[in-house]
Amino acid sequence: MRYRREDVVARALQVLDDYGLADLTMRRLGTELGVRPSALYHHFANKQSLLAAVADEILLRGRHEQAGAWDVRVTGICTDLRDSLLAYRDGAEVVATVWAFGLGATQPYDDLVAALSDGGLGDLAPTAARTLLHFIYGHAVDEQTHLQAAAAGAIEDDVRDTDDFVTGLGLIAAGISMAKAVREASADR
Amino acid sequence: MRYRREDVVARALQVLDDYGLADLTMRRLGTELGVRPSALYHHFANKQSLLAAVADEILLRGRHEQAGAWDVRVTGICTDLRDSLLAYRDGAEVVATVWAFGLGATQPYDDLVAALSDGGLGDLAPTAARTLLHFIYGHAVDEQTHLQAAAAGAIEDDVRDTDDFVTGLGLIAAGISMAKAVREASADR
DNA sequence: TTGGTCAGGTGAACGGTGTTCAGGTTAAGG
DNA sequence: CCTTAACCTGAACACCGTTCACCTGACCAA
Repeated sequence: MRYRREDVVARALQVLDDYGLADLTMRRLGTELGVRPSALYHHFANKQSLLAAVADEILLRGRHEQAGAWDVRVTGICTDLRDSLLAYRDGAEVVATVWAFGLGATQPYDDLVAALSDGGLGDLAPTAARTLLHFIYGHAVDEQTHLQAAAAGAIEDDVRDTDDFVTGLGLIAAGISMAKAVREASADR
Repeated sequence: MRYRREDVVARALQVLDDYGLADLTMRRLGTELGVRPSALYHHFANKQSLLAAVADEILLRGRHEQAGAWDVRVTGICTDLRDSLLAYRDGAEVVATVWAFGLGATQPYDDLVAALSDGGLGDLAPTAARTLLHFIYGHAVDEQTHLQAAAAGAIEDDVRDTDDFVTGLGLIAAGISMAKAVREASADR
């Protein structure tokens, strides 16, 4: 049984979802595939590259095409991204880390910048996009962390988290709308 | 030479600043103190507890009392926090991790909730506080990561980062002000 | 002065990690 | 059929956090 790159990624994603990021080790993944750990280094230069591929796969699987007005598209991208992160165990931490290290997971950023630029945000678009991403990643990591802690015997407070996300996202969206208004007012001068 | 808990924390903070989080290992810290690694477990139950103490120390050293109107105080707490995180190498990642795992670093959150509550945000205060924290931590981690990558031969783009932070913070602050206005308008009904 | 207490430290080990590398094996194409 | 290249093995390297039985030296009460 010989594997290709994509087979390894798929299996890694399964191990991640079943056992969590801490247990997604090269040895464990190797065992799962019936292969020595060193074999994995024929497909990936190192573990970080593997994780980058896993992150991209997570984003690819949960991606929907967005249409409509720019602000609707922005909201759609954000909630879509959140759903993708929460679809797999520790998905948020994997994607956030890969994005922070600049090894991949650039799709959400590119999509957001495009939508915001269409909305007339101009050179404010990149900053607004990063602000949204920081919130989404931080919130999702928080939620998954506490969800995992709750699985170890603590109290569950899962229901209000999705409201909390919508509220926080609305806060930033309002700020973006206001910045856009200010921008256009000063352009009319 | 026998050490107390605070001595170990101070030395750990120095090792962190000099060599980075990846090199802040129990063995390294022990060597730095002229002590076997196992001795550290007389002061801390595990490494996470050590890091929690380090995070709290980082926040304590950079903390200023805030006064004035609620929105000025909120901005002050945020920029203060950012400065604290950037004052030590990998400081942002340490504090963000400790906070995410619920092991400490609660001071900024408590301060923000207090200021926002004084501002009349009501039950929106906790959500607003977390939204601000997600942005600040994410932005600071990003900045420190790229700063460390730049130290390894890449391009420097340091100057615009502080403007980027102020702009992003302004975005969220505007959203909070708008939410407050909406809240008060619906209360006048 | 003596004797006991105990915080702090030692030394060695355990089971785990990512990674490297020289060499073996197997599937596919001319 | 035979070559080539992709895939994999086996063993090792240098680390990591953590545990545990035991030792040591400063302090304080008797």
